[in-house]
Amino acid sequence: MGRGPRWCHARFRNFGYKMTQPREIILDVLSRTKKHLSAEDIYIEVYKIYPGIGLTTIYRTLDILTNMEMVSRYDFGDGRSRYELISDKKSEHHHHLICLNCGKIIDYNDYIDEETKLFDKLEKVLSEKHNFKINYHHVGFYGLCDKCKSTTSS
Amino acid sequence: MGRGPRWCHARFRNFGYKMTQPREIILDVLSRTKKHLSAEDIYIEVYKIYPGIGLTTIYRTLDILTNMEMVSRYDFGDGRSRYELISDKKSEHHHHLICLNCGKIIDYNDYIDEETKLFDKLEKVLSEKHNFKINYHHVGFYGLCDKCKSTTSS
DNA sequence: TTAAGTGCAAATATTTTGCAATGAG
DNA sequence: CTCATTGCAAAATATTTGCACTTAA
Repeated sequence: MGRGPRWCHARFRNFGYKMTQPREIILDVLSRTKKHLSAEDIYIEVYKIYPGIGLTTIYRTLDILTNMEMVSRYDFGDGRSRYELISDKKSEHHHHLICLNCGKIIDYNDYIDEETKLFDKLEKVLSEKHNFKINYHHVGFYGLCDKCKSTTSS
Repeated sequence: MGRGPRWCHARFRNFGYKMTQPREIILDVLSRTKKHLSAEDIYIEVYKIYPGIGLTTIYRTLDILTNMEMVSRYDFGDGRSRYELISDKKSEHHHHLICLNCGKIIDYNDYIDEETKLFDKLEKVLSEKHNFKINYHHVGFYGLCDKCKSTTSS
C-alpha cells in the first residue's frame, strides 16, 4: 500500500481536513524518524524546515492523525506522550523495554511472529466480545536497563 | 505468599524505609481497590481515612512502591499515571482495552494463559539479550469503545 | 535522639484553549 | 469567498521540589 503525499492528501480530504504545509512536514518528519517521538521532538525537527511552526499545531495535528488511525500515541510514563506512524510492514512492528529509572526505551521484535499470531486472535475475540474497535496495540516491559541495574541502590 | 501488614513492614525496612501511617493506608487502599488508580483517586480514598494526607505524600509513596516492585505504574494516555499493586495471583493478572475517545478502560483476561506462556518466554529472552531487569509488563489495545464507536464522527 | 518522612506552597512541565489573523480549496 | 487552520499568549493539569515541622525507630 503506497503512502505517499498523494495518498495522505486524499485521506485528509476524506476525513474533511485540509492538507497544509505544516501537516505535510509533520508527516514527513514522522515517516523519516520512526521511533516514539514526543511532541517537542517533532516540533524541533519541523522547526528546522519550517520555523514558523507552533507547538499547538503539532499537538492538533497529532490528534487528527491519531483519529485518522495513522499515528499511535503512547505514554511510557515519563510524563509526555510519544507518537509513531502506524506501519503496515510486519518488519517494522516492534514493542518496547522501558527503564523505570532513566526512561531509556529499547525496541525489540524478537518473537514478533508468535506475538502477532496471538494478538491477531486476541484482537478478534476482544473486539467482538466488548464491541470495541481496535486501532493498535502496545506491549511494554518495564524494569531497569543495563546501566541503571548496576547503578541504582534505591 | 502472605502480604499482610507485617510482610510490608519488613519489606520497607529491608529497603531502608520506615513504615508510617500514610504509607500503610495507601497500601490498604491499593489492595482494596484493585484497578488502575490515579494519584488523585488514591488521595481521595486515603483522605476519607486520614484527612491530614497530602498529595505529595501519595506521589512519593507511589515512587517508593514502584522502586520496591510492589506497584506497577502505567499511563493510558489521558495525561495521568495509573498505579496498581502487582499481583502474584494468576487469576488477577489482566490487560487493558483503552478507548482513545473517552478514556474508558476495560480489563480483560481472556487467553491469559497463552499470553502468560509467551510472555514468560519473552521476558527470559529479552532480559538476557538486553541485560534488562524486567519488573512487570503491560499490554494495551487502543481504539474506540462501544459507545464512542457509534457516536464519534471525527 | 536523629535521620527519614510529611504537608504546604511554589515551581515545573506538558497539553489545551481563546482569539484574531491567515490560507486552502 | 468561506471556513478550517494557524500561532501566540494565557489557562488548565499533573507532578516535583524547597523547606520547616513531625515522627518512627
